[in-house]
Amino acid sequence: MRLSKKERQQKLLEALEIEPFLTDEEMARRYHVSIQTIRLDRMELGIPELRGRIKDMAEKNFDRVRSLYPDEVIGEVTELTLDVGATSFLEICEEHVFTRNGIARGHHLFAQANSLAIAVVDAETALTATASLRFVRPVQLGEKCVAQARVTQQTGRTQVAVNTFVEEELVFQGVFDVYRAKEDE
Amino acid sequence: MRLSKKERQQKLLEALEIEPFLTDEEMARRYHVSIQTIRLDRMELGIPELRGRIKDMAEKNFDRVRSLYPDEVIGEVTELTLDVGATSFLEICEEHVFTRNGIARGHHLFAQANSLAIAVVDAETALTATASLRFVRPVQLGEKCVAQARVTQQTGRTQVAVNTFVEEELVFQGVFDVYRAKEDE
DNA sequence: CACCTATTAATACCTAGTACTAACTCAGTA
DNA sequence: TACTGAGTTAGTACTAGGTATTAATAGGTG
Repeated sequence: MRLSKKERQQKLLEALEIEPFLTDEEMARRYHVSIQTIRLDRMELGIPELRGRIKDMAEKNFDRVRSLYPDEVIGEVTELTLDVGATSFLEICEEHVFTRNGIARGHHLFAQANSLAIAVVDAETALTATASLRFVRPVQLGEKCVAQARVTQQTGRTQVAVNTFVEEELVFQGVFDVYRAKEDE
Repeated sequence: MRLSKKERQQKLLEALEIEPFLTDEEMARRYHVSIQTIRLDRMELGIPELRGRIKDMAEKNFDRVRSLYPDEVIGEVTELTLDVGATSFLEICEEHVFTRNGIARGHHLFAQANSLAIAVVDAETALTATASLRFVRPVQLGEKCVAQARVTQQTGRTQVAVNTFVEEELVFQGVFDVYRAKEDE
């Protein structure tokens, strides 16, 4: 049974959401219309051709992969004095929150703080041994987190205290015991 | 000045590493050879055509985006009894480690443990209040982490203890204080 | 009936290739 | 000197998955 134009275009949008790699030919087959009809639909809906869609995805995600796991610090470092202190900035985006309530997932705040604590330690390889965390209040989507790390102890293990603020308000506290690893192990 | 075949092919590989969206035409222009030469080079090196490369990237990253930030638990849940205990599994891949030494970054172990602790709590919205962590030994690329969470206290705040093992060997310990958030806040 | 919307058909053209055949260049060598 | 072979270039036919355009057709409505 054939669908109306509106229904078909709606289905088309939904289908491409899930399977962005459909050719016009395949879509025509699915909805029992000609390939030209599908093309008119794409025109009206402003959907680019298959190759354009593929390329957009590849580019978007190429950038994302580059920026997602920078080897250094999670967030953007704005200040750094080795063995003394450092500051970093992280804006809470879609990918950091529970979709259900828009609250940032704990491990992103932890990641910002922990990676900053490690960056501030002046060593080839620094690793976290222990950490004590306090999530003072939930952080919402869109909030801008400023993490401030201070080295509080240098004898034996290095201790770094990190406080994270959203506009002057403390939202997270962490104390990290960091050690300098030997190169051979 | 023209390069030798070997040099050209080497440069080609490097160029595509950085800019995967180069057409044969563009590459031919860059190295001052004909388009056919570039195609022979791609044959020898086993490099697929532009559209194939773009599609591969798009597909790989499409999957990655889907799996990277699942709204639920980081890692794969293998057991779960609400308010009692749970187990999850996470294999340490490239994206989890410092490229310099192949050691897993702390926040991934934390993410596995923390999200499991939250999942085991039977509530609409559970959030971490405080946590105490011990990174017992560095975890290497390729190691398979099994996190075991047990609810250890239910009066007032819920306490969840998580131990993470690599083949029977304890690598991470965490104690999480989790609270059940009200829906309105 | 004319008119309109939706659909289909047909054609020329495009990009970025594959697959194949043929020719040319040049350096080394018998 | 002529021959050989690797490397390169040229040309042709063909492909997928389209764009852009024009034209024809079907079905319903005032």
